[in-house]
Amino acid sequence: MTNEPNLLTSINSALPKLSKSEVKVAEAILADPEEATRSSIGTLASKAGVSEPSVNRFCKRFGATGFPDFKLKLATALASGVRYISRAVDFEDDLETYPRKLFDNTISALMVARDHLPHAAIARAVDYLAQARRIHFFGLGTSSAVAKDAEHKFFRFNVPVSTHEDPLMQRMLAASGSVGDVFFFISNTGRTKVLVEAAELARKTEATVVSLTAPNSPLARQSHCTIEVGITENTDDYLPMTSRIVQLVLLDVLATGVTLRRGEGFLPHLARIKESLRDTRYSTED
Amino acid sequence: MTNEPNLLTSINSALPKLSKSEVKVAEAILADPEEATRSSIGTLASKAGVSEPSVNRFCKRFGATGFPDFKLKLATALASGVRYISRAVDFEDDLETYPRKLFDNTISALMVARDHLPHAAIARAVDYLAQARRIHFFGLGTSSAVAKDAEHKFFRFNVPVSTHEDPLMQRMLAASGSVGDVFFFISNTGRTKVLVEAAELARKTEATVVSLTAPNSPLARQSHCTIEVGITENTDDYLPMTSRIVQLVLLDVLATGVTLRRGEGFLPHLARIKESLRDTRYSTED
DNA sequence: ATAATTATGTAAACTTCTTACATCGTTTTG
DNA sequence: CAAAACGATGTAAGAAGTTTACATAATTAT
Repeated sequence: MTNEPNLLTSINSALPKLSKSEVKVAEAILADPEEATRSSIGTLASKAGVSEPSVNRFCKRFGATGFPDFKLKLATALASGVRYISRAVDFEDDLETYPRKLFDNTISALMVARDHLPHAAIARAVDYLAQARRIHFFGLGTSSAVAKDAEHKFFRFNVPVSTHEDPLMQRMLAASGSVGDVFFFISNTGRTKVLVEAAELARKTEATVVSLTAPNSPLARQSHCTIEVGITENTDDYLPMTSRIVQLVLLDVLATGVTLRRGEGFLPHLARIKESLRDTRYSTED
Repeated sequence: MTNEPNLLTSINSALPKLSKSEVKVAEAILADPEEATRSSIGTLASKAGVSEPSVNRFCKRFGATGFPDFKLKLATALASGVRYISRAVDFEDDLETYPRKLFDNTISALMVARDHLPHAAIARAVDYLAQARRIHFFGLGTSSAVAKDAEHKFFRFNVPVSTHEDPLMQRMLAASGSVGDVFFFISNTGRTKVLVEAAELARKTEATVVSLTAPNSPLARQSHCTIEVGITENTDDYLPMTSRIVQLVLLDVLATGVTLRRGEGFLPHLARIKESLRDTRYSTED
């Protein structure tokens, strides 16, 4: 079920499971995938410092019938978009390079997420959200920006929505939850104590606890329903986080799910909201 | 030579100029290009009813070094044809479909942005930000969530950062700008009056005005430097916006640019910030 | 420590591709 | 109108690249 979006990412993520010489082959390919598509098996073998059959076995391991077929798949993967696979930004990178790497990293994180969508959890979360009488989005740090974004999406549904980054507010609101309240927790790690504690408090009430967080985390364990976002994070301290982007798109998915649930009759309402902003803007013809 | 967008179209349009057996080869390829990429030269030759060297000559005629190279180019052309498609969600979509569409739309928006990066503007913005004595991120509506995210990124650089969504605060701060202040405006449309007015006020001071917004918008015209984000927005009222995701990634790019500017000596500082969060979390071994 | 298993390399067989050259058909020209 | 010249196409041999079978080395388990 590991249906990776793209050969490169699947090579990259298989890296730990490979044998010594297979790792060498993988690295030789990842170092310059374009060149790999142009090389013969012999050239690539010597570049990787292994024998030709090792390269061949490597190819078969990744679902190709042989080396030529592998090159074809590789070329296809390259053509369809993402060059660098979670290639960390380096201090040598110039202006042409690092922005591209950041975009590519984000794109590939989204592709991975897209191919591992937790449909069941999404369906349940949409159920809860569509029926909620009130929704609270709680997040801390970077996730508080995600929570704020969510607030901007969900208030459109005519449901009272609040966002709080103050842990005390979070606790008090959580403790006073009741039927129809949905507490929606957003956390990268799912291990932030104050947030998990708030979830525990909410859990003791009649309210519903939904979370967007890492699988098997303490936060996930406190939730009625968890949308899991694997932590693909680059650990580099100076690299921005791609997982929050995935979270945002998942929230788009939930918001869209609620919209679809409401049916077409709901569109005029959304149109009115949009319309309400018109006078705040300069007209387009200037 | 006419530089056709794609190998297939260029084969197709060269058809009249080709010799008898080359036409046969062309037709065999066009009949099923995917299969052609998987065939050997012998298979293709017999399918076309010509000899192997004829196929080989055909390939060379189209700029390949030989048959394998031609197959590679063909595969690339096929793969790159199907990218950048964006499909609107509709009310018939089921749980399997609409999440995928949302992800795909976001991914293709990022790909488009990646292929049109405004390098010069990025370089200038990084200059300004790296030298700032103070940074203010201003956004309204959905963009206020983007601004908040930016705040979370940039405070790490040891520069005072503020975010405000209150237009009055924005005006007052803007009016009191001075040398070293960077006012960073975020807006999808670039036409929100109160925001543009704040930019005008800032512009009258010694401060620097940077914006992340639509090209040629009133906001862009008030800025010393604009990072342009084309509005690829789907106009559907119920479709979430992909452009804010592009904005977020562009802010990652700027933050990374500043980090790179600071040099490796800055990493320990970032590590300390990360470290500071450790005690707020449950440890990983549970 | 030894056997079993797995990983890797060697060499030969095999497939695929390319090149050189021969043949055929067409066009050009005396 | 024939003969030469040219271009197109195919044949066959050779070169390059790929795969397979097997042997050896390394690793793991007993």
